[in-house]
Amino acid sequence: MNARRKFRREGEERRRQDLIEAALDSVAQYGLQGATLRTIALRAGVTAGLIRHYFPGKEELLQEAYAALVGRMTEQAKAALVMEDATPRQRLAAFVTANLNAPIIDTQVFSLWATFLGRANADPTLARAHREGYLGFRNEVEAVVAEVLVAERLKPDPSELRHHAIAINAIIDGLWIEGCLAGEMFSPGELAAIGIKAVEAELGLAPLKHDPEK
Amino acid sequence: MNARRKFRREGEERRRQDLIEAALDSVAQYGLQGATLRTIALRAGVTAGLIRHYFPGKEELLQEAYAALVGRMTEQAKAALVMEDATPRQRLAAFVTANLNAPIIDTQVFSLWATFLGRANADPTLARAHREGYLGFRNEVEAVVAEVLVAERLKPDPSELRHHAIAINAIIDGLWIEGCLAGEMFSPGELAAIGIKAVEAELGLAPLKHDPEK
DNA sequence: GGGCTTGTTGTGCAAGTGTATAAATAGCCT
DNA sequence: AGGCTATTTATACACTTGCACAACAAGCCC
Repeated sequence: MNARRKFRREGEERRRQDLIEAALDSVAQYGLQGATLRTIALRAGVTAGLIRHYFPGKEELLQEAYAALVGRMTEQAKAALVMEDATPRQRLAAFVTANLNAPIIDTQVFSLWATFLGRANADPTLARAHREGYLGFRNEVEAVVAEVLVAERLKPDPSELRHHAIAINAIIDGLWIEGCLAGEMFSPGELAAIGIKAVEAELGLAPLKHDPEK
Repeated sequence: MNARRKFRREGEERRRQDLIEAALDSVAQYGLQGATLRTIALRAGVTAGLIRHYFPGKEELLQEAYAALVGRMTEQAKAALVMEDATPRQRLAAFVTANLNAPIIDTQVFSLWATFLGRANADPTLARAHREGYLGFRNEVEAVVAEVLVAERLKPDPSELRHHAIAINAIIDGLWIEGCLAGEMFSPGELAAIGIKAVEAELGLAPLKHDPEK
């Protein structure tokens, strides 16, 4: 009796991915302190020792996990921008809407985001991962804003453009946080509506009377 | 030899305050996992056992610490609103400026904010503490916005007022985060300038040509 | 100043932590 | 089929953690 546990050999990439996913789940649920190697391994369906076969240590696993999270977040956000046959203004509105609804508004993702950022001061690796994600997002915003202003026959001065991007990024971030933390305080679509109005006001666009669709 | 350590008996309120302060420092520096009873006690200048004399356990200490942090943050923000002989619009601008400069822009406070908020999903006590602070802040914003709109001869509809408050709160929060995380990317006063312009655009106020002072 | 209360220290402990390493076995190669 | 290799398990270990508790002494009261 006391038979040794059966196991399957997974491909290296697959195992790493599973371990990272299990690490993110554990951190979201139990926090950085509760996300122990044993907890993570249990969720990944392996034993704790295996983790050290793929990662030098716990810290490196968590760093890679955070990088994966940031990558996924920015990727999702950018995906909302690929729209053909849409005016720049429509794309901007769709971008804001996408960022203020599921799946980007998500309590688990928010927990992860906050938990890791809380360590950014002390861990330069986390700080850099965040910085890159943030700048990528902001540049994306700036590009769309430039298109919108050009389409509206407004001349975009570079410094002004930067300020617009910073402000709009702040609006989206701020509303995203409120939505993640207190989603039930807002009716469906309310945050997106607030966000679009705020963004258009920031850019000095005259409000449209009615949404063309419907 | 091996003499027992000398100590002073502090008043109960003072000790509790010191322990809470030490807990916040420890969390900011080492995170929730690194903020051990021994670390906290060391920073407070006492031994670990004493903590259990003032708090039922570590968790309760940290909850009280977070409540204290939230209280301090909202208190500082509200303090920026007490200005006599100022127009509502000036008060609003001063409010935005105060929230986007030191001491409210502060990397340590941000670390604490993020660290605790990351646990809000799993810990209802933390969630409630945040909710109260957030709503207090937003109501403060809403009150000032109402004054501004009245002074500007605009009729504030309650629903519109709420949306303005939500948006402005998001603007301030978003810029606050950017300032805390990447303060060196912005020139002094830049965030405040961006914030004031964004807020005034949200409210549909015509920009002022020059600041009256100076 | 001598007791009494209680704030404070110091030690101990069981549970849990990350890491190291030996033993086992799954699955490929020939 | 049978060996080889590297993935995976399992165990051990030194250390830290939160918490419990007994000893102690600071400072008030009379």
